[in-house]
Amino acid sequence: MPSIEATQRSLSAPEACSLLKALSDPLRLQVLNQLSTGERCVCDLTSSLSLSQSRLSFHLKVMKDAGLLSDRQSGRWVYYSIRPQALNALQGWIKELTRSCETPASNCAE
Amino acid sequence: MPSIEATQRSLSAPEACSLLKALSDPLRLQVLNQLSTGERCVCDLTSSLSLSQSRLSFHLKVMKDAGLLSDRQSGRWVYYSIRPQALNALQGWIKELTRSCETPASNCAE
DNA sequence: TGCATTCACCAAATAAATTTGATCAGTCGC
DNA sequence: GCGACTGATCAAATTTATTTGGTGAATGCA
Repeated sequence: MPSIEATQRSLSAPEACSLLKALSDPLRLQVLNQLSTGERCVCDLTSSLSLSQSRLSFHLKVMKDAGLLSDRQSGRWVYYSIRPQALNALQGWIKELTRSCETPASNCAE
Repeated sequence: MPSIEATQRSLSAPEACSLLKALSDPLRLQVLNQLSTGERCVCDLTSSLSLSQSRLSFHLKVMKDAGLLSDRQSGRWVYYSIRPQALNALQGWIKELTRSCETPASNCAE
């Protein structure tokens, strides 16, 4: 389970892969959407997305393990939030790939 | 199978999802890496990555269906290449998500 | 035409991811 | 302490993705 450092320049392939996998699910995208406006506690997400607790917990874990989310406990509640660093790192990774496609000698298409 | 338009402003969730899924596999990332320096024919990839033909064909199809790759037949060979539009669209999608995390009222973390 | 090459596709087998329904530990109010 | 609540985790069931081996269409060379 690779986790993304605070200020990372470039993602390794396995890191990028697990980050991409963490993002590549409709349900997880919904969770992310909920979190995009700020942190939420699990029970909040459970009810707003109408999910079983264990199902949500599973997906949160996938995203957390990939470094996409962080969590914080406060009393009985656990609050999850997006780690912007992960998004930035992934964006950088994609940008890099795009750039290598654009090298004059061998552009990738069109 | 959503396919990404040439000049798309923003990805729908299902489009983003299938694009992310197409990217979220180590083998497909290797293929992408090969293609990042320009188009390649299938037999070329097969030998350089030491894959069975049908296995490679399967993964190429996943990526093509997601709009990540395009192909072109020339004689007996089929050449695959990366569609930069897809990468750009995905990058834009991530950027958008990052931005919504950064709205002053409710920043996502740290 | 005959034959080798390239590659898509299909069905069956296998592997991996997800869902479900418990159970358990921690926190809090009473 | 007791009981309700929050959330993690586990095993089993289910679903989905991937791999394999085979077949067939298209191309082009002799």
